[in-house]
Amino acid sequence: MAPQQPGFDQRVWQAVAAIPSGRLATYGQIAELIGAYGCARQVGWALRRLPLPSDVPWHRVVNAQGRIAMSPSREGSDWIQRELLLAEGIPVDAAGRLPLRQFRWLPPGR
DNA sequence: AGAATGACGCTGA
DNA sequence: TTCAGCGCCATTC
Repeated sequence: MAPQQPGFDQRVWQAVAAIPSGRLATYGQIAELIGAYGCARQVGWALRRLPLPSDVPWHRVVNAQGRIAMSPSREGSDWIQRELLLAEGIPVDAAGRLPLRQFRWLPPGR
């Protein structure tokens, strides 16, 4: 896995790292933040390739539906995300839903 | 090179 | 509000 382009994954991680504790952001938000509007899916890949444990608060990134993106490919890391969010004071429903409208992080410049 | 996949987003029913 | 379909683009086979 050559480093190909400096940037995309790293940019995503950097943007995610900018999310303050106790706040939430959507994939589309991160994509737009790094200048890749419409590439919300690629943000997902960047986080999927993210080695754990990591310094990146990837658990603060959820989908626009206000739910944790659960997938069989994650081997349960999605549930870890729920635990981490609960630890930050964000109430997460058993179905993975959370009050995104209330904890939505407003990126700088917007 | 072409087709299938996916940690998404939006609109419509 | 919940479910289904279509569009988006990079990665993978």
